Amino acid sequence: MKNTKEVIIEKARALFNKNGVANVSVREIARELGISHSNLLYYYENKNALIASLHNQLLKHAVDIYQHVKNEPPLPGLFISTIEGFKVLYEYRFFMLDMVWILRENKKLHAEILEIEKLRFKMYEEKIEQMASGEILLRSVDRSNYAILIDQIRVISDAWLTSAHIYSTTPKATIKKYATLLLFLFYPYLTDRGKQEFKSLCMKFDIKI
Amino acid sequence: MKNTKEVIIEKARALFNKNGVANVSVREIARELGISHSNLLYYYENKNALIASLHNQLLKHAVDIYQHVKNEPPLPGLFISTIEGFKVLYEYRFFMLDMVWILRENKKLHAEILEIEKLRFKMYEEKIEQMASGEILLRSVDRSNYAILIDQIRVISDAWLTSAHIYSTTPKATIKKYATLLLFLFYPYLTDRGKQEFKSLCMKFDIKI
DNA sequence: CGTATTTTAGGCCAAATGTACTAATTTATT
DNA sequence: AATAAATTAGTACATTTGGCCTAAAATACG
Repeated sequence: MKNTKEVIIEKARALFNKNGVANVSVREIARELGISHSNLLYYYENKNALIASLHNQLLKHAVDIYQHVKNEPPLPGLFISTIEGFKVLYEYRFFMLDMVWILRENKKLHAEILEIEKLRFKMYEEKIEQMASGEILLRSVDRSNYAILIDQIRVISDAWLTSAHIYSTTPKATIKKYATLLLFLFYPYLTDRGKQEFKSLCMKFDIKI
Repeated sequence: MKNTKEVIIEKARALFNKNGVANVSVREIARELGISHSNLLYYYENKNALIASLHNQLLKHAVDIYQHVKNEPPLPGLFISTIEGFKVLYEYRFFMLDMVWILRENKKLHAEILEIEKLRFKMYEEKIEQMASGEILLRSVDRSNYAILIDQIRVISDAWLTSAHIYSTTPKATIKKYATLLLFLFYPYLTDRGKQEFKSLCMKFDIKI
């Protein structure tokens, strides 16, 4: 039997994902759990507190993935972190889908999100540098092109869920599809050796080319 | 002096963009205009009617752009339709930003949106075919890669506004930045001739490489 | 066992919203 | 000018929501 606080936050996540943050009230979450709204407010003072707590969870997941991948070689690391990252993000998809609502209601979170984005930007820069050193990524492309590549990555990883929401299929298929789209952003810039490794990783992760 | 119906729909668009669909009530729109909410309801029976009407406007703009570009050569056509399309989309950005809310509240619109996406998919396929014929796009890349390219395009054009919303700058800079990101998806697949034309078009549209 | 603390429930209030209905006012038409 | 139609305003109501306060119940602890 889980304690009330955990049950609340899980139900909140489920309802946010299902109905959108704007359409879920604190009272509704309580109603669904069969507890009083006062009880819920005892643990989380309002909806923003729930969102902030879920954001912390998400952050922890992200750090876990980062730690796990850190010592992998860059290209496999890219595959793993992308796929695993997308899985996690899917479980917290309301975040991306209701970004506008959340940012408007919670300025503090906005600052945090920007902080995280900066880190992510750095991480991708590192990975690209590693791959270039390892003759996996072409050196010939000038620095500015990789800036564009990184921005493309950012847009897709920020926003794939919005696009996915229009064409809803199964979670598994969705995650795979959009992870593939992101990974393939790199493909044109790979060396021949890089392309070969890329292809074998696709096989390994059951991605059709 | 514009008539009431037009004034209403313009104010609705402005407020939807500013505060998000979920946070704008019919009464608020009326209040902002200094008319009674009953008067507004006389023209649009509810919020969904406003949204549907705005969607029609957006569609008309899209068709206009398509018509305008139809007879252009493919690469300049790509530049124009992307940039102009992004400008229009920015004016109706609540649509993409509040997609989740809108789709949940309005099933009919969902079907329409899917219809439009299909058309867009076709249009890009045509453009790619034209460019390949004109030795602007590489033939060597197999068909499936272009499928991925098209999907990448779709994600970015569906969802760039979500990403842009996190890092808000000026509208002009935003539009340019994300249009650039989309256009550069093509770059790696261009022939040498294609790359040359691409670069000169970047000059023309004041896009830094 | 008795007391303090934590947890849960319930009620109350003010504000906002969608919806429906009626009345007033303006405009068009003959 | 008289009448019909279109437009605008006003009102009333049921619901929902967030926030606040108080009391009951459960649990921990000395």
